[in-house]
Parts: sequence; structure tokens; C-alpha cells
Amino acid sequence: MFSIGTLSNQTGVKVPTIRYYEQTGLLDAPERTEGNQRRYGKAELERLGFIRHARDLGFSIEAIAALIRLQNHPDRSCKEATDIAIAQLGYVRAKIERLQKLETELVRITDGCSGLGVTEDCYVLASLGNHGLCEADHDRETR
Amino acid sequence: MFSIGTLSNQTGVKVPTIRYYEQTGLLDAPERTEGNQRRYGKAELERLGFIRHARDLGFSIEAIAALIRLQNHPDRSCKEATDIAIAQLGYVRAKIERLQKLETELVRITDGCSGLGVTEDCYVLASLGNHGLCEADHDRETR
DNA sequence: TCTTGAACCTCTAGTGACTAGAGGAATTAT
DNA sequence: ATAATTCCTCTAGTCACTAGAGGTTCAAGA
Repeated sequence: MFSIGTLSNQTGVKVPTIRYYEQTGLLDAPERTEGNQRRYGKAELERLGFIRHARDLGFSIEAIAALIRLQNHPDRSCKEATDIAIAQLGYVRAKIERLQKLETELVRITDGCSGLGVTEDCYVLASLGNHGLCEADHDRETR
Repeated sequence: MFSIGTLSNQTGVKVPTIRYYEQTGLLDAPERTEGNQRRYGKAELERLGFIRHARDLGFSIEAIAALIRLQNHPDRSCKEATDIAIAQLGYVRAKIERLQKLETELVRITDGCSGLGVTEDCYVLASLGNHGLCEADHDRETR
């Protein structure tokens, strides 16, 4: 049994974040010492590792909660877990595509400007003010 | 002179968002009617178009505020505006790179799973639980 | 001119996933 | 025994909005 600080060191997840995960139900409330401090074991270490890895991959807390529910029902079809991962993949791909459009336009904007003039004639500012200068549409980056 | 709703229609920026921009200082407080309703002119329309375009490109409110300050001092060097845009480009590129790593791993994870079995043997869940299965490091996606 | 209904106003609170800080208690090391 | 560190809870802040309550003003038609 180890403290929240040790768990934090083992997993790289910050202490307040661990408490936040407990609060939101991603982690079960652990045992406590007589003095009310949290004490964790191997099971929590593994689950937090799972959560951390999924977060690193950009899964939402909500999606991770769903994955954990699936883990707790090992008889359920694997398809549901795969579906969540595939949805995440689609989300990541869509985001990449959007960002690549933004990259293209930012390159265009920054290339057009020597950086030597004064703001009055600045191509960056002109481009931002005049969407008509864009070559293509770019969707809003929803983060 | 036109209302906030008209401005919203012209720019595609939602009414509450326009008020939010005013509150945060991105937009100046406009004239009001006797009945306290906002009335806008061409200048505000243009500035909001500028803001919208910059937001679409992923610039932060803070960065946009800086760009607007530069616009208001046309004698300042264009370099500052270009620097902001270049920083944004770097940010976008870093994000793309991270997301591509995530994409690779998500493909690996989802390809490894037939979707036919039960969760107990699910490769998706196993992969998420065991970071050691990853081929490469992937940084946390900071959004 | 009056009425109706749409659009407007302010204010507060909620979103996601944390992070920061206050003020105090428990644990660990010396 | 004492000092340093870690832990506890609770509240509030972050970013860029979005939603809703409860009330007021405006514009168009009768």
C-alpha cells in the first residue's frame, strides 16, 4: 500500500489530477489510513496507467469511463471497445486534416510578409482582415 | 447602424460570442440606442471579421488582442505581427506531429482487434492498459 | 396607435480537464 | 521531539465560449 504521492510518481499523473479522477468516478475511492490519507495498491496503479495512456491518446474522460465499464463486464462484446477506439481515430484524423489546412494558410500568410515593413502594410494583418485572400475554406478549429 | 443580430448574421459569429468579445476587450463597446441596445457600424463589422478569421486559424484571444494592438499602431514594425503568426504556425505544426503519432498508434490498436471476441481478450483494452505495447513514445496531447 | 412577437438586455452558471492556492492535519525523517 | 514533507478538503481560476432565466425594447402588421 502506498500514498497518493507515490502513485503519482509511478504513473506520472499529478496528485490533484488523481483526486480529480476519483471525484469524477474514473477511479474508485481508495482505502484510507486512520488519519484519512489515501492508500493505493497494485490494482489502482494499473487502472491509473490505463487512464493515463488513454488520455495520452486523446480519449475523453467520458470515453475512458465507458472503456472501464466494458473492462468490468468481460463478457461484453469487444466490438464496443473497438468502436470507441475507431471513433477516436476518426476524431484524430479529422483534427489532423483541419490543422493541415490551417498550416497551409499560415505558411501562405507568413511567407507573404517580409517582416521589414510597418504594420500599416503588413501582409499578415491584411490577410487576417480579409478572408477573401484565402485560397481555400478552412473550418473552425474546434478544440 | 445595425443590431447585434445583424452583425452576427454578417460574420457568422454568434450573438453571445460577440458580447463575450466585448467583455474581454477584443471589441470596443459600441454605441447604444436609447433603449440600451447595441448598434454597430462598418468598422466593427471589419474588426469582427478579422477576429473571426484569426480564431478560425487557431489564434488565441490573447494573440488576437496583440495583433489588434499592432493594427492600432501602424507605425510599429510588421515583424511583431509576423512573429505572432509564425509562433502560431509552430504551434499548429507541433500539434499535427503529435496527432500523427496518436493516429499511428490508434491504427495499430484498432487493427489488432477483430471486434469479434469478448472484452476479456480485447486487444484495444489490453493496449490501453499496457503502454509497453506501444511502438513509440507519444506525448500527451495538450489541448 | 396598438399589439404582438422577435430580438435584445444583464447576470449567473456550466462545459472539459484540469491547476492553483488557502488553511490545516498527518506522516516521515532526523 | 521536532521539523520537513506530504497529505487533506475546499474554493476558485483557466479558455473560449454556451445555455438559460427573467425581463425590456424594437419593428412590423392590423
